[in-house]
This record gives sequence, structure tokens and C-alpha cells, in this order.
Amino acid sequence: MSKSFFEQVYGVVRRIPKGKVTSYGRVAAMLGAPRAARAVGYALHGLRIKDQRYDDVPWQRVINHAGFISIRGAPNSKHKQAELLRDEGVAVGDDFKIDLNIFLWAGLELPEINRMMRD
DNA sequence: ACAGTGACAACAT
DNA sequence: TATGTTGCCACTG
Repeated sequence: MSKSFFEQVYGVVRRIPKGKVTSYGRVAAMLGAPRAARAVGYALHGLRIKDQRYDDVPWQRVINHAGFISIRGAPNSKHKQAELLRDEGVAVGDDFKIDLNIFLWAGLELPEINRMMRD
């Protein structure tokens, strides 16, 4: 695995299909670091710096394990994330809750993970 | 080298 | 159930 952890996170997030979501912890687990959920959040936080290279990372599809939008800072940000998700067909409640029983992404299979970490 | 930071998650009251 | 508290990890200056 030559890629940095951050790069690996972006790699996984790019695979989340439109209309589905997953959690920080699940992304971390897929990368073999089940307790690095917080680091995943930190990685996505870094995307806010404008960098053409990461424009294709659908960061809005990552929420917390309870199904809530978990972005901090300006309340605007949460509304923005909710809007992006609704545009993709994901139902987001006024309380920013998403039904994981419906919209949770199944995740990557092991072979795909190995390939991603190798690239 | 090292302490501080944060878009988390699990556990304990 | 609902808060509050405690680990955690990768990255940064």
C-alpha cells in the first residue's frame, strides 16, 4: 500500500454509488483500520481546500454511524450536505437523519479493497 | 520528535 | 433512552 491513508479514504468514497451513504467508521473498517473513524472525518475535512484533484470525491455520502449528518461548523454546511444528498435521491429528514436501512451502501468486497490499497 | 486537533464511535452512567 | 466521557488514529506545525 503506497497510498497515504487519506488517499485511500478518497478512493473508497469515490466508490460510493449515487443514492447511497455509509459511515466514517465503516470506511475506516474497509481500509483495515476499524478504529480510525475519526481520521476518516479528518480526511474529508481536508477536502474543503479547493483542489481540482479531489472534485470527484462525493464527500456528502459519508455520515455518522447513527445515520445523522455529522458535519460541524456553520449550520449552512449541514444544509448544503442535505441538499446534495436529496439531489441524489436520498431522503434526509428535517433533523438531518437518514434511514440506513434504506440508503446504507453495502460496501466494497475484499478484492476491490486490496486493489485500491495497492494502486 | 511531539503535542494538539477533529465532518467519529464505543462505553458508561 | 439520553447525555457525558474516554479512546483512537492520521496529520500538522
